[in-house]
Amino acid sequence: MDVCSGEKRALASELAQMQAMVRELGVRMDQQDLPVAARELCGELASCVDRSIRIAGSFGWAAPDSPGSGGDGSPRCDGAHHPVGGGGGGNAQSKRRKGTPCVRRQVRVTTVHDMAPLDDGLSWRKYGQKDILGAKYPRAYFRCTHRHSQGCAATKHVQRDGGDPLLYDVVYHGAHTCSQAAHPGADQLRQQLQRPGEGHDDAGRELQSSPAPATETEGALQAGLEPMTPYSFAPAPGYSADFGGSFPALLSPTGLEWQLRSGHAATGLGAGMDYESQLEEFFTNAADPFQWDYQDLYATN
DNA sequence: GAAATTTGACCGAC
DNA sequence: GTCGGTCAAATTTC
Repeated sequence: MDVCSGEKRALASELAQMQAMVRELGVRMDQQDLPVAARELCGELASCVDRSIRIAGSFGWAAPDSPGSGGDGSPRCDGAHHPVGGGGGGNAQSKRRKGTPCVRRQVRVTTVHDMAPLDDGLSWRKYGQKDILGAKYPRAYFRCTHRHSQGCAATKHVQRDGGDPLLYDVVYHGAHTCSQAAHPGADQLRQQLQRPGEGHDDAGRELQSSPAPATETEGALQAGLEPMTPYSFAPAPGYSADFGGSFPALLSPTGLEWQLRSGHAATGLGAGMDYESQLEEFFTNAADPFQWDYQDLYATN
C-alpha cells in the first residue's frame, strides 16, 4: 500500500493546511467586527476540518505537525484512539480499580445553540483536581452528587486535550445506581451513544464516533454507564461575564451550567495567545457544557 | 445553613 | 520514590 500511503500523506498535509488557514481566518474575523452568522459559519468550517483530520488520524494518516491533532506536547491527546491502559498515556490509568467498568470518551466543544440535550439530569460533584505528569492541563475528578445519600459509585475524570483547546477527555468509572440514572434524558442520551453511527444532536449535527469497533464500549454502556453530562466546574468569580471579548461566557445563576452568547469562540478559531490563555484559565475554573461533539469512545475492563 | 468547590494531604499501585 | 486517585478541611456561593 505504498502508493496509497503517499496519497494519504498528501491528504493529511492538505487537511493540516486547511486547518491552519481556517484558524488564520478565524483570527482575522475576530479582529474585524463581522456578523455573528459569518463567525459561526467559520466555526463550523473549523470544526469540520478538525473532524476530518481526526478521522484521518484514526486511520493512521498522521498529519504532519497538525496543530489540532495533538502535536503541541500533550502526551495524552491521542488517547481516544488507543485502549485505556494501553500505550499512550499509560500510567494515567495505571491506578484504575480492577473490576470497575470504564468508558473513555473524547469530546469536542463546538457550538452552543442548544444546551437542552445535555441536561440529562445527572449531577456531578467535583472532588478533586490534579496536575497530570506531562499533561498540559489539570485533570478534574467528579463523583455522583448522590454518592453519600444513595451510595452511587459513579465517577468521571475530565481532562482537556493538550493539542486542541476544545477537545476533552472524559473517562467514566462505574455505573450510576442512584435514582437519577433512570432520568428520561439520561436514557435518551444513552441510546444515542449506543448507536454512535446514527447519533444526531437536536441541532441536526452528527455525533461523531470512532471507526474503531465499539463493541466494548457498547457493552459497558449497556452495563449502566452514563452518557455525557454538563460538568460542574466551579463558576469562579470574575469569569461569569467577561472573557475579554474572546470567550463571552455567561454563567447561570445556579453555577451548574452556563451558556455562551456566541458560538464563535467555542469553535476552534482564533487560537491566539490571549484566547489560549483565557481558555486555559477558563477550563481550570469553570464548567464546560457546550454542545458536545462525541469524538470517540471506547471501554475497557 | 446547606451545598458546592478548592486544595493540600494521604494512600495505594507501580 | 513517583504518580494518579481520593479524602477532608477550609472556603465560597446561594
